[in-house]
Amino acid sequence: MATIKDVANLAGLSRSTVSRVMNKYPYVSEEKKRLVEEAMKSLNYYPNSSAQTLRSQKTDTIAVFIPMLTNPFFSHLLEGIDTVATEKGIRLLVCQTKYEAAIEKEFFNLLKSKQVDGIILTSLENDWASVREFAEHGPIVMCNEYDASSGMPNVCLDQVYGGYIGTRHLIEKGHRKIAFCQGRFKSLVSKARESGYKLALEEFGLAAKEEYAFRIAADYQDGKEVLKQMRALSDPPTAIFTGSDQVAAGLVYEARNLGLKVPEEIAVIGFDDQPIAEVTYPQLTTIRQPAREIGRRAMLLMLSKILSEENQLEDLEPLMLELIERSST
Amino acid sequence: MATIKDVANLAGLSRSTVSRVMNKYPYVSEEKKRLVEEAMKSLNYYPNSSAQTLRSQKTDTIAVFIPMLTNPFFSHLLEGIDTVATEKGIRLLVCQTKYEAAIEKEFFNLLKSKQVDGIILTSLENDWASVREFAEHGPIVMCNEYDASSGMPNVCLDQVYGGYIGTRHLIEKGHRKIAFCQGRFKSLVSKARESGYKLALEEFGLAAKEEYAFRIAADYQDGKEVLKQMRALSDPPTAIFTGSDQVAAGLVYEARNLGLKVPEEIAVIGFDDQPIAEVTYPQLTTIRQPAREIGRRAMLLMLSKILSEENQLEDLEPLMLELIERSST
DNA sequence: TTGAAAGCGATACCAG
DNA sequence: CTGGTATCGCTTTCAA
Repeated sequence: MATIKDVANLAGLSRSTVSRVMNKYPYVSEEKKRLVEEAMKSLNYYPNSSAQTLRSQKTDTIAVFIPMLTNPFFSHLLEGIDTVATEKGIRLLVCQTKYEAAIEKEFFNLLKSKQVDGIILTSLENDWASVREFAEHGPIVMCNEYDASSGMPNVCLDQVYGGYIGTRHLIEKGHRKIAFCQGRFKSLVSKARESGYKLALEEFGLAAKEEYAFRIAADYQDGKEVLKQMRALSDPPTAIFTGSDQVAAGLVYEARNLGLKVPEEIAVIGFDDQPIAEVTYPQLTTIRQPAREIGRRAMLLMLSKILSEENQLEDLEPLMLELIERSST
Repeated sequence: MATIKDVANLAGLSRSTVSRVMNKYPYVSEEKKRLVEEAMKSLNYYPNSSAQTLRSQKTDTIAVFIPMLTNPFFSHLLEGIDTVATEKGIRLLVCQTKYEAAIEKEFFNLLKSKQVDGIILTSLENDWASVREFAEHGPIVMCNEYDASSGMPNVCLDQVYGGYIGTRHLIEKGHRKIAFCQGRFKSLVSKARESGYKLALEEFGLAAKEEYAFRIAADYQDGKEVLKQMRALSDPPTAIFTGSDQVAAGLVYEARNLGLKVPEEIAVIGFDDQPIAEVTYPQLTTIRQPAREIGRRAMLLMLSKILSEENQLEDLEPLMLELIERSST
């Protein structure tokens, strides 16, 4: 591969001048500029990016940590991030953590080794305390999840509100025995939603029963399983608030499988409003998360950090969770 | 950030020795080794990767071109690629082309600028002729799609067979008027499946009617639309072979919406066997593509190229498409 | 077993 | 407006 030196030689000029042409500096005569461009063309020259990076200390690359690539919520989030990134000429290093702290921890070193300018987190498996040191090496922006104590810049939604409107909707539909179902226990998003769930129950004078709480359901199969467990209870709930459309879909499927009518005998509410929510029978009532837009904003936030232009990142209207009523409630 | 020089100074040794320790060279005395390690620890040192890259000409990074991140087929493919990559310490630069040749073309320059060691293609929007020059700068491996004329190493399935078994299945179910539906026209995968479709028809003495061919359907909404178009035909088909579960789901939904019975009045067969196939009502008969495994193998193939160890990439059993019969046919 | 020094390919300061 | 040169941080001969 040709280097800047080859171009300089062919054009009969210095490396400095070639560099100036590449970087669109002023003060280069039209003639030399043409000479350089011709030389670049005829050598099929393309600058070596690691040399540029080493010199400039900028990678124009961002790492994105994703727990599970196949989860539609995260792929939409990534899509949003990618769209802005590509627009701005930023490359994306995608790091799948598989929900494992050790893998995630390892990826944080990308910042230390200066392979990326910053990291966008879409979840956090490690304690903030154990990774805060990395923030000295570049901006870390969080989206989806949040950790108030960390002071990390973030883009997120009011998940307490999400738990609240979902539960309230079920109550308004006449339910009194409402179960709560979520993914991994440690997630702050889950905790927030549970607060909202309890808030709604309280408001209507209902008690949260611990046996109505399922804290391990993450996918379609889990949803089926949860339905079975629910039915085995001595006083089974008549409605359930779930943390994802996958789980809700599993519940609905298994309910029908057992001959239960949805929503008459068991009402189900999903979360996310993924494509799957329109495909189940009956279609899922769910709470829409604007995943793409969260991603977009996270990337914009990151840009404002790495360009450290004090571009105030124009105040965007707050992102809201929204109840989408279909037929499962 | 500390550099190798700082470490050398603190340890009272030369940069060479520090480098040798980092790279686990033999011939370093235990004592100096310990000294270096202590210095690295106390300086919280981490080598600068662009310096390493510049010097060694290896990035340990692979670019993956994906047309659409939110398409579950591609996210599973990516998951497979990622799993092997992470295992081997290879980073992934994810490039979403949005099915646009211009965007894709731009990404190819990653190879020229030496930001990546190789590229894994999961589709190809440009003509091979217009991108073949890039192959001089590093290995390009293709998966999912294929282009016989290019001679590119690839991992793919017999899509003709896919079209064949799907169509044959419909014929065996008693259908004679069978429609064919696919995504973008130019895709070779689509063309191959259509050949298989025609092959099956021919085998049973049936003619392929051009008005039964729909070549623009890529998602759920498109599926709904296709069903309407089909029904508007003077002699509507009684079965349809589709190129994706999304489209099939749309068809099934719209059929039910119009009061048509599936599969009695209209049989639908999907493709991929994505999670969505179990969620529709009725559940989709479909043709399973082992997306994760395709991804895994593509990455293994890439590794064999960049390590250029003549490690014969042990002969794996061929990947096969497989008919999964559920209730939509 | 260790160190000195050249060089990977680009950028930017300082002269002229 | 243009060129010489030091420099980014690391690896790898070559000598000792």
